[in-house]
Amino acid sequence: MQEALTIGQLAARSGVAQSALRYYERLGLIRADRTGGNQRRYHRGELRRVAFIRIAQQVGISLDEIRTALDSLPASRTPTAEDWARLSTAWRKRLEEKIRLMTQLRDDLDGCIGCGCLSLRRCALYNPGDELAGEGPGARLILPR
Amino acid sequence: MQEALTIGQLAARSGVAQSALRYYERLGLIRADRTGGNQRRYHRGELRRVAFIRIAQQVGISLDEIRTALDSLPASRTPTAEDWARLSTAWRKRLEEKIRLMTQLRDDLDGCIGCGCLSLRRCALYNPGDELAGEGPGARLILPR
DNA sequence: CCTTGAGTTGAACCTCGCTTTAACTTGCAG
DNA sequence: CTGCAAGTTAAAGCGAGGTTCAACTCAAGG
Repeated sequence: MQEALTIGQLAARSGVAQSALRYYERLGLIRADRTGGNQRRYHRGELRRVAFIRIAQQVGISLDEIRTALDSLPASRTPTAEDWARLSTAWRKRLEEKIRLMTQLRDDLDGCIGCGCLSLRRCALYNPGDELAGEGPGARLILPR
Repeated sequence: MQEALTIGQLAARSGVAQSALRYYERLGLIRADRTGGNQRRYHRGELRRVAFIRIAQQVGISLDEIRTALDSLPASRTPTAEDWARLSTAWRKRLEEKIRLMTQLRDDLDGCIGCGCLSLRRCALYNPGDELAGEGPGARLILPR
């Protein structure tokens, strides 16, 4: 079992395009050694980083935030299972929150499908928890901008 | 109660920036009448359209798809509650599917947090359902590109 | 009338997450 | 040594979803 992977190999094994891997490197998400002829050679551990990146993206985390998270890994030693678990646990919370919001949207939607309102001021999608009751007539969307 | 809304009023009531409302109009998502002086005047019904757009965006639907959906509303009459309910029901399914995928990701993640693997070939996140068993050594990510 | 805030336009610009292109260079098998 | 796949770079391009800007015009109150 060879130690270093070429970019083609890493791309094949991670399922991420070579161009994307180079892009990740520019952003400081992954790193590579260079051969005498300036070609990239990846440590097998980079495979794990790439995995982390793709899963985090699915959770809806930006590459910039992912970089910050990866930067918090110890630079001096190979990250342990605990190191990875710490990060994973952090975005598990994000995922849970996203699921909660989507579920709530679905439930509110159910209420609205019945009445077809979508703009009536009593609608949950418009006025969750009647938070705007004191803010003048008419409701406002309380969705993220 | 006045009939027509200015762009400023629609922006305030919908929570959507004026620039975004003009953008939506360019894309054919909403429409406006014009005064003699060429200013936009919105029917109150547009408020409902804007609501639909923002909620659909939260469900992860592109503006282009939203336009197609809105185009399917009857042009000859004001859309009824049933018209809106028909559209809403369609993306409720999308929402459910998204929730299902996120939930599965979370569950797979739980399994992985325990082992910290993120790159071991038996990991569910890498090799769901062992689908790659016959495709040579090592696992590949089966995440959307 | 005059001022002022609100509205108008097209074009340019922005961020994100990449991909594509052009013009080379390396690595390696034969 | 040749030939060719695989690698290199910087820069440009893309698509989505807007925002910002300059240079006006409109509407309404005093």
